Amino acid sequence: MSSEDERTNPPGEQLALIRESVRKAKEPKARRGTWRGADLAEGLPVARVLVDKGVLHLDKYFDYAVPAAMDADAQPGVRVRVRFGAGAHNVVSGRREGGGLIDGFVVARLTESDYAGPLAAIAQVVSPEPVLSPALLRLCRAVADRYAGSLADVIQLAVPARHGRVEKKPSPEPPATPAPPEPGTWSRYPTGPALLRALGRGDSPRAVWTALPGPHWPAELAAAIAATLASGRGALAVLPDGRAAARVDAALTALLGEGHHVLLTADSGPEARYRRWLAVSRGAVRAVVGTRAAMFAPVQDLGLVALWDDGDSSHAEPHAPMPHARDVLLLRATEERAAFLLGGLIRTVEGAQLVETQWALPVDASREEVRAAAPLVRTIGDGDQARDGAARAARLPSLAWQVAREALLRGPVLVQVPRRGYVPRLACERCREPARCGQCAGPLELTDGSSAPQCGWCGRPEAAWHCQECGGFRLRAQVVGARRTADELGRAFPKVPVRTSGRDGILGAVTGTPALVISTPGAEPVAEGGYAAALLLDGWALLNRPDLRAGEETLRRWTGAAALVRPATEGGTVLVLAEPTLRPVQALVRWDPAGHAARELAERAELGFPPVSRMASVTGSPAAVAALVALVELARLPEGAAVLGPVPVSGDRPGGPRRAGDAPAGEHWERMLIRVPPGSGAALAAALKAAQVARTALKQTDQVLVRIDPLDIG
DNA sequence: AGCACGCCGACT
DNA sequence: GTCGGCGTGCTC
Repeated sequence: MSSEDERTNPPGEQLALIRESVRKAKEPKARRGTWRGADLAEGLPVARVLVDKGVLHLDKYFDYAVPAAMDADAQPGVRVRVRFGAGAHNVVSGRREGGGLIDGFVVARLTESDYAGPLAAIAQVVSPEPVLSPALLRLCRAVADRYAGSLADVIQLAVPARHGRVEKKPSPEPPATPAPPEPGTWSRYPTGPALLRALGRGDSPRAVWTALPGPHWPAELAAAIAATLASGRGALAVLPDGRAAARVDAALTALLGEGHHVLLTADSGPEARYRRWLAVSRGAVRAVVGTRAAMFAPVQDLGLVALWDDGDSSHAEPHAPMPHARDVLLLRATEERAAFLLGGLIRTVEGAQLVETQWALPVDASREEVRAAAPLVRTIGDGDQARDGAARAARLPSLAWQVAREALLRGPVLVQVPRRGYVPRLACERCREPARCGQCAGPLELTDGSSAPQCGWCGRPEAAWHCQECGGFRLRAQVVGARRTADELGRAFPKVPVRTSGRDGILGAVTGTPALVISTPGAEPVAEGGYAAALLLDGWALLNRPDLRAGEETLRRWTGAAALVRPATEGGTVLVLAEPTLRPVQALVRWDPAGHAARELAERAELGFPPVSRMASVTGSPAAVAALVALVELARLPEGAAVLGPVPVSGDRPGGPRRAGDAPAGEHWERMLIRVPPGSGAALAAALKAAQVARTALKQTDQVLVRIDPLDIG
């Protein structure tokens, strides 16, 4: 320390200067791991590193010195290991304690650091493969901001685990640019051929596409990808499951052969996945077809992002910060100036909103084409069923038997039954009014192992129920059990083979010969030549859910099954057990998913529901939720924000799987919702992130779950 | 999150 | 005068 300082400076500053001089005096020789400046990389001796720790207040970069030996390898995007921790500043002891080696990514190389202290050196370049490209980093940053999450969390989703062996092998040479594809069945849509031409000449159109029922959509998606490849750009298509991805993969292979694209799904092992991912990252392959995780695939010079069936819940990433594939691809389309194609048999409210705001153009078929492709849809409402004496006895309406019997002469018949785990809800046998709890008006359910029905909300058993509407006292299950229906149908048609497809055993396809195919929603096999008929028996299970999306989801699942049925012109018939006055039922009968979505969107706008307004949910212990929301309000919420709740969230869901946001067993959790007007989503996310940072700074460690645009708000 | 630093009371 | 409590703040 210097005696001069003591004389010329006031005491407070003095102390700081003393510390500073001690630091300067001791650092160069004492601190192991701190760079002494001898063999530093010339030119760009500093590496800015993203330290891979999912902690929010660490969501910033740290600068490290680059040893000369690592100069060539430590390029932006490579994985490194660095020392990180409080021990690094132990000046007095001169020893490095704690602060172990942790993983990170180099995000930039610089001539100097803006950090005043001494830089530690990069401990190790894990591999020279630049896996985190600038474009991928920008995307991850945008996703983290959008979801009030940390960059490190998003990067964990975007960059797969390393496989050293795979990295050592070179990827194949990229194939030559293919010729543009023929319009093919895209000609069935008035704007279809123009969309392909736009993609082929390098434009970036944005479209929300309502696909016609039938088997052509995988080839149409493949043609859009091929057209983009023909422009010399890359393309990415995300599908809800491996089965759908495999269909597009096959269609693309049929169109272009091997080598132009890879299939990125969870089905292939980690090594194969990393090999394919690297081929994409290196630019050896320009097109990707895959499931959710492929939304981050580092396709070079991206020309098109496509998403199929965005209403499928598997497009929502279950890991923090829970981004949705639709939003990630929207961000990519904007940031990478790529075309955007949102396709599906139905239209979600989000899709409708993209059309409504004129961000995207609708691609719809004419009514003539719809009529030519869609099956005949018939309904059986409650009134019909109540009048139908046979139905009450046999559990299935007689019209259903008729349709099945007739169709089985001509081909396979699909029977859509509720998924196991749906708790059957009860209704009055006489008037079909849903049976409600006398205490809290919750729905009555029959649970396994108990004879008396009990309330699905308060759990109270209802021993002596009677109907509030008609005074009836006999109950009837509104949902027909899958296993029993299959048994019954099988017995009724003993000469016809019965095949089942469900969660534990999904059939890919069946032949065109007569057969009964019993399937849960989403697991329907494709039938060669189409089904002769479909019976949709799960209307109540789907429509009765207390969910904002219940109508859309019901229509989506019905349409998914109905689209596998032959057109009405070839005798294809769909029978749906649901009240014909309900909006989704009407949309199915008229085959008008775009109209359904437009009406749902208008209703959401009127009620101030998402996606017209933006929402965030905060879930956790009452104290934690209250504290976080208070901090969000402190961080200043955007104009017009509304804080809703708190409401209790169910701890254990009997009959249902545990989901993110469920309280741990025995704990009482609450949820609050914060709603902001359109255009304030970014401000809301920023305020939430600031509040979370403040919360950790205040050492409030009990868990809270913050979700932007939660899917399941009642 | 760890972990060290530092500013308070109880002890030799 | 020294040891050690935990509250505060930093980690390149």
